[in-house]
Amino acid sequence: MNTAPLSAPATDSHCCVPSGRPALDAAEAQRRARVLKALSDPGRLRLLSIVKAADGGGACVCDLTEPLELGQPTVSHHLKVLLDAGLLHREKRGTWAYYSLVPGALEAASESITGL
Amino acid sequence: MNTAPLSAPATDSHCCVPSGRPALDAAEAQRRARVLKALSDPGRLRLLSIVKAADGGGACVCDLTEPLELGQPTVSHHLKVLLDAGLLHREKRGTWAYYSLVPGALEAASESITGL
DNA sequence: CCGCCATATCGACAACTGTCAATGTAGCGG
DNA sequence: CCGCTACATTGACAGTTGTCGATATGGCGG
Repeated sequence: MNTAPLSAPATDSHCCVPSGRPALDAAEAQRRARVLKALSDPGRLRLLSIVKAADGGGACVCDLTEPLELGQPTVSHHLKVLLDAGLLHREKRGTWAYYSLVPGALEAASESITGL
Repeated sequence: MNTAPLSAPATDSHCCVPSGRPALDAAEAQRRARVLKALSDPGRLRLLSIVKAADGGGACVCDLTEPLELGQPTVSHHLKVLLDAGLLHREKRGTWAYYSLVPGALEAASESITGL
């Protein structure tokens, strides 16, 4: 598979710049994309927004299910996605699970865009 | 639609905070998610990176196909996604198509995360 | 005018994602 | 001990997404 039918190095005189460095490493791109993918859902953005607003003690799932108009399993799923992306922290207290923002995580994600 | 299912003020005594405002509007969340979804692919991140580096005249597709190890139709597709998201600008010059960053677009996307 | 080159578009297909209903698990109250 | 409440997990299913090969379009050179 290849894509580069042109292995010829010299004869290459196609269009514009001769191209330079790899710019953004493939592995680094994948790492950043994974976090951004977690942020690319309306429901999850709203979850983060609510959790951020409720910071100080965290928010439990029952506070998150209603305003989103989504079923409880769905909210639980989204929270897991955000958890796996390193954006949220979970703390189980008794019967309830409290979610809170991981400090600096949103800023890091934001910089992964501006720092392209 | 509704967003405010809680007209009942008193009977509610479930767990933690009584919840407050809608935090992030559903429509606004969807708008932000659409842009972030365009940014949530490794290939597209690398495309933006290369285009950003080559700024000054823009980059043409032939310069973008090789370093990404993706087929030409695939690259064209990704460019269209970024175009539709308002992140890239296209200018056809002769046979070639030159892509460049829309000024401020990346910063706006970044602030849609920090400004939750 | 004919054919090549750079891009875009189309059609297909596998993989992934969001959603829900049903079920499982673990504290708490009677 | 029994059932309830809060949450997680599973399984299924429709819709979306990334990728490619094939084909269309459009400018340039002979």
